[in-house]
Amino acid sequence: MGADLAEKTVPAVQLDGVLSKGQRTRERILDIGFNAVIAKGFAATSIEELVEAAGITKSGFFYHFKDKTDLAHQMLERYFVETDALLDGLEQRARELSEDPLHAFLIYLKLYAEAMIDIVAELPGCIVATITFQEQSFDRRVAEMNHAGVMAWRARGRVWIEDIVAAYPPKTPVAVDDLADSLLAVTVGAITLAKATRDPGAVGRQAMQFRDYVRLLFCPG
Amino acid sequence: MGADLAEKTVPAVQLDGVLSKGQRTRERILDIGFNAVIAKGFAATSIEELVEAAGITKSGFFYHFKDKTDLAHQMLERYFVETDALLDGLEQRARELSEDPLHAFLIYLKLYAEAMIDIVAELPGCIVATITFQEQSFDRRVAEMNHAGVMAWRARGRVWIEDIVAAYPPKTPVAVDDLADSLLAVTVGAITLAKATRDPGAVGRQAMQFRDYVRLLFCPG
DNA sequence: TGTACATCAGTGAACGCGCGTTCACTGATGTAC
DNA sequence: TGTACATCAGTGAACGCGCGTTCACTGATGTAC
Repeated sequence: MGADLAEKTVPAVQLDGVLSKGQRTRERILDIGFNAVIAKGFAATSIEELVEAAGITKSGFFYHFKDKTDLAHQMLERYFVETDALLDGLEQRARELSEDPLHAFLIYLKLYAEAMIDIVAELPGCIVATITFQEQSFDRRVAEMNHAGVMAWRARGRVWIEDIVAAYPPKTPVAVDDLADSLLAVTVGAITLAKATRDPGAVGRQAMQFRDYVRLLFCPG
Repeated sequence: MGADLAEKTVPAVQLDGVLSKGQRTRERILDIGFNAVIAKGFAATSIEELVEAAGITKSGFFYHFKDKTDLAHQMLERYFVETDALLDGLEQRARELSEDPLHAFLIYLKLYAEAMIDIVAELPGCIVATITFQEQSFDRRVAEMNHAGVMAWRARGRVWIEDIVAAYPPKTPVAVDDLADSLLAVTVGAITLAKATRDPGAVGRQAMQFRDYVRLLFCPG
């Protein structure tokens, strides 16, 4: 209610990049939905609870989303775009700090671990895991989006590791694909572990341990 | 229907260790439920579909289970007991094959990877992950069971790795707890990855890669 | 500047379906005497 | 061996609640002339 009064003072002029009223509501529903789905799963999250939290009515929801599946589409879409941008940023920063592929990758893993600590602290879950383990609840398109998103992450690691392998002979024969997949696997697994053991710190530590592995594998001496 | 006729030929005498009719039905429901929950999640699995697949009526379900949550309890209970027995068997076999803790652990990891390949082939999922990411849908007891089960797995690895660390100085300083957790994290993560990328083989390969890490970390030379 | 119309961002009420759960009842099997 | 009762393993019908979805309507804001 206090929020309603505050809303009235928002200027009528619409600046570039500023979201319209409808877009803000839509984003709010996506935020609330994201948190709820991560906490309870998709089937257990009702439209009713989302609109109540968002302060609109159920019909308002259907103005923004065709149906419940459409919510899943838009949530996944936004998530992959945002996460990809985040990882792009980390990769760029890491490559700035070292032009050597191995050292840049080790810096990236450190930055990645730190970013994960922050993310897990405020959002203890993983929609990729949530969606993956509830695939059957969705239509084909959701499964495709999830598949495509994971494949893109995998591709990111692969080229990088190929560069490293070319420059530093690994101490043990290593499959580039599997090593690239490992970061993803460790992350998802660590988030699950962190929830199940109620130890959020596990995510950062597991990521750093993967970094140790990479160091052991490639660092001479 | 053919199955019904076959059932009639089952002898009336009840041997020791043989399940009664009711127990067999209960086990059948648990089997079907397990597969369904792994495929779609708990909330998306209806009692209706389970009893249809089991060939009984809905009221028959409630003869065996107090309510839907009771199904989750019994499923988890059975799963942890079975998995613990499986891992006990692998550990015992590994320790038979070498009395050195490191070599026995490496053998165990190989056996573990092979077992995972079989398990994933016929049951592509992981209830621990499924339950963990839908905790809010259940009552406190389910969360406690899941927590306790994961803690028991963690404990299994920890003592073993402590023995290894005592005998073989690790090349990199290593946290025993985190290393013990890694196998769990890698497994869960790899199962998620395998589903998302539609590559069931990933689970075995990730487990073997973890084994490489342990070898690199502890093996001299 | 005023008026007419269009679009935006919703509301409110209703609907029907499926889901979990209950309850009275029942045929088959087991046990006591 | 027969009879009486108890337990096992369910059936069948009903219920009510919540959920996703629809639809006619509406006030506020934007645009054209």
